[in-house]
Amino acid sequence: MQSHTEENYLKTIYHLAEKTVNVQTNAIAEQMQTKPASVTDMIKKLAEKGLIDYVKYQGVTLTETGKNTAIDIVRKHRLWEVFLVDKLNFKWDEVHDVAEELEHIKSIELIERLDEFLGFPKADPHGDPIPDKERRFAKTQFIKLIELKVGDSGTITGVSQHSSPFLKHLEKLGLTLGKQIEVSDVTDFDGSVEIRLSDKQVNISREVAKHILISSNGKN
Amino acid sequence: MQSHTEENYLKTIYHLAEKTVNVQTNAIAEQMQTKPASVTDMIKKLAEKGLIDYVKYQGVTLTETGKNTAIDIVRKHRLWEVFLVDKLNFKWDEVHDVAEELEHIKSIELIERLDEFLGFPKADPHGDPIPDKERRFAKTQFIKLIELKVGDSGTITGVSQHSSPFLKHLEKLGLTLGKQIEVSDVTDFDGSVEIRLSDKQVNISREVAKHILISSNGKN
DNA sequence: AATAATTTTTAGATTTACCTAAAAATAAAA
DNA sequence: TTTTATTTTTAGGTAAATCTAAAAATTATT
Ligand SMILES: [Mn+2]
Ligand SMILES: [Mn+2]
Ligand SMILES: [Mn+2]
Ligand SMILES: [Mn+2]
Repeated sequence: MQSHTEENYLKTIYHLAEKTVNVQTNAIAEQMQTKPASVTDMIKKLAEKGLIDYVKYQGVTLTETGKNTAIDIVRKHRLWEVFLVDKLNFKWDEVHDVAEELEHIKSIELIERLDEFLGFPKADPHGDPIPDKERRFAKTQFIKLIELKVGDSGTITGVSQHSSPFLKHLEKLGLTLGKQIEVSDVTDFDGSVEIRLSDKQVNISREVAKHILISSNGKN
Repeated sequence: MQSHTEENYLKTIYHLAEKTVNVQTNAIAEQMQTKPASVTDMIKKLAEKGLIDYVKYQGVTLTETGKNTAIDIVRKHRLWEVFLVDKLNFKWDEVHDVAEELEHIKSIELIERLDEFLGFPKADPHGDPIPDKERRFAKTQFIKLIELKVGDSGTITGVSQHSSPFLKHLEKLGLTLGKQIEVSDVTDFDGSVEIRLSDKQVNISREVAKHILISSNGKN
C-alpha cells in the first residue's frame, strides 16, 4: 500500500519515462514542484520497496510492479476526469486538480464500477487513452496538427497540453475533441496555421498547433 | 485548510457532541482508534486553529467554524454514499469505508454538482439526513423500533448502527429502508419483536430492534 | 587531461501524526 | 476526608515527507 505521495512520484516517473529511458532526479523534482534532495529521499524508499530500479547518479526506471501501480493511478485519474465531465458537467479545463485527488482513493471495486457506469470509455476528456483493468491501452495513432500539410484533414482527438488557459483558448476557437478540421493555409511569416472547421475558419499560432493531436483520416 | 486527520477528528467530535456536551479525550481516542495522548496533541492543535474550545481536563466543544467544517464533511460523506449506492450499485453495507476517503476531497464545486447530479437527496443509504449546502438538516422524526407497542406501525427510515454484519442481517430479513412494518408481537421471554411486513413475518432480537429507526405513521 | 558547470547525494533540521511510560488532575469509593 | 480509581496531560521518542546548505559525482568545456 502506497501513500498519496509515493503514488504521485510513481505517476510522475511513469510519464517522464515516456520521454527518456532513465528518469533523472532533477526532472522528477521539477515535475513534482519539490527539491532534488527530497526526490533522492523518496527514490531510495521506492527502490527499497521494489517499485523502481535505482543506481546512484544514474536516474531511475520503474519495475514491473512500479509500472503497474503507475498505470492503475493513470487509469483512475482519467476515469474520474470522464466522470467529472460527462456526469457532473465540468469543463475539460476544470477537472485536473480534482482528479489529482480522486486518483488516490483506494478501492478496486469502486474503479471497476465507475468504469462500467461510464460505459468503459477509451479516452479521457483530453483524448488521453484510458487503460482497461488489465492495464491494456487501446493503441492510438496521433499526428500533431503542426505536422499536417495544407489540404490535410482529420479529427481533433487529443491535446498534449492540459493547462486551463490553453484548453479555454481552444474551447473559444471551437477546437474541441471530435471536431473535423482541415488545414487551409500555413502563413509564411509566422508559421501560424489556418484551420477550416465545418462552419468557420480560425487561425492558430504554431505553439497552439503543436499541442493539438489529430487522428488523420487520409490526405486531401 | 485541514488535513484528513484533522477533518476526521472534527467529524468524530461532532458526532460525539450529539450525546454529551463536552466531548472527552478518551471518547475521541476510542472512536478514532488511537491513544488518549495523541488526542491531546491534536486537540491542542485544533484549539490553536480556533476549531474547538478546549479547557484542560474538561473536554472540548466545537466552535462555529469547527462545527461548520464538520457538517461539510458529514455532507460530503453522505452524498458520496448515495452516489455509491444509487449510481454504482454498491450495497448499503459496502459504502462506508470508501466514503470515509471520498469525504476528504477538497472541492466545493464538486460536491455541489454531485448533489445536483444525485437530485439533492435528503438522506443517505442508512437514512441519515444530508445537510444542504447552507448546512441545514431536514428535520426528521424517528422512533426506535424497540419503543413501538404491539399494533404500532410505521416505515423503516433509518438505522443507528452501520456495521456491515448488522446491515447484511437486515437485508436478509427484508428490513430495508422504505419498508412498511407493523409490530405484531413482543415476546415476553427475551423481548424479541415480531414484525409484520407486507408479504411476510419476521422475528428480531431486542438488540436489532434498538437500531432500527421508524417514522411512525400513526398508531394502530 | 584539467577545469568548470551541472547534477545528485548527504548531513542535519523541521513538521505532522503518532507512540509509550510516567506524572498530574479529577472523580469515585471507602 | 483520605484513599483509590479513572481520566488526562506531559515528557520524550519514532517515522514520513519535506527543507537548506554543503559535499561528492558526473558531464561538458576549454
Ligand atoms: Mn495525485
Ligand atoms: Mn486528462
Ligand atoms: Mn474520513
Ligand atoms: Mn451513512
